Amino acid sequence: MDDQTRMMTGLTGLGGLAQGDVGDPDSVRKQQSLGQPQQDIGDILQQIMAITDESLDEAQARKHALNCHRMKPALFSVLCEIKEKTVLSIRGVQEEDPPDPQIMRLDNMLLAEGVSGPEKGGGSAAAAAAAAAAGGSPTDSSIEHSDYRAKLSQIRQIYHSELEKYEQACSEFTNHVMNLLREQSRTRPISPKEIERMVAIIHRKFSSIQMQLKQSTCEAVMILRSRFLDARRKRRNFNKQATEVLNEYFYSHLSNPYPSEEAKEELAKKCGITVSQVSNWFGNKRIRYKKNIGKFQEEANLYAVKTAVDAANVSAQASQANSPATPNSGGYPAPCYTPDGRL
DNA sequence: TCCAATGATTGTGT
DNA sequence: ACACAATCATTGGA
Repeated sequence: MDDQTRMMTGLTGLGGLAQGDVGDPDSVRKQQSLGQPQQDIGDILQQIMAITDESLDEAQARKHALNCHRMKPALFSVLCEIKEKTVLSIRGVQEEDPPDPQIMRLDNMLLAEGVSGPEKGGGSAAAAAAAAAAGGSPTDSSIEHSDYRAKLSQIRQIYHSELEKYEQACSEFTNHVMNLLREQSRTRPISPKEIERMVAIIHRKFSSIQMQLKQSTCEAVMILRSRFLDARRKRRNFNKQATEVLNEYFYSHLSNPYPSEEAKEELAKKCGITVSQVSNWFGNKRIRYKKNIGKFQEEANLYAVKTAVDAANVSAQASQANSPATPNSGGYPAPCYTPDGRL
């Protein structure tokens, strides 16, 4: 108890420090320059240092006494301020963090795909878009639709449960650190601002983990989407009538099998396919025909006859004996029959 | 199950 | 932007 009273008397030397001066380093300096208070502070610091040499019980008692002293808050805030101006100001430069563009991008994508947004709606819209892009029949697309939605909701479920885990872990850890710092702030200078800063650092760390989760979720969605959007995976052969229409045009324009945009549109309408499908078909046909004319000979003859017959019918109706114009006068090699059916 | 046929995509050249 | 060539992925018949 002797020590304690000595300490108390030592601390009372700071009595001249008005409450309004708390935290003002200038006022502290003023006080220090007065001589007596400076010595008192030296005393206190000496005693604080001495705590480490004492037994645990003694130290505890002394710590308690220090904590209860009326000047403790003043000293505490001064120390905090000094610390703030030295160590923390260095780290404080990169404090102001703007929202990470990367994480914003991921958030937007997850929202657009219906993973992070409201339960239903977004996902089915994306599925509908995927189905429409794939150009499947209504029945097909509804099957694909539900399949897509099921898989998407699976991803969604995993994403949310993982996110919840992360958030829980983050808040648990934050609480733990905050409690620890609050506890420690009784014995060493830790300002609330510093605690705040520490929390921000923890949140940043956790958000980088969260970004990884978001990234892998995005990847999963992209893979899912590409599987549904890649038309090669759900290719349907055109129906017989459509192929016939396309072949008829191809062989009757063998000299120049390049339908104009209007012709393509008309063919597309006739065949019930898209213009780009018509373009694909002609692209494939030209190259395959050119590569192996022999293989297409029979088909070419067939359509040549067909065209000739049709033309003949038209001619007969018009009471004209002339055969139709021969279209293949260049470009792609003609079959062994002329389009009007003659050898 | 194999394999030719076929619709679609990708890369390149003009 | 379009055509070509190579290639992929699926279909459908043997």
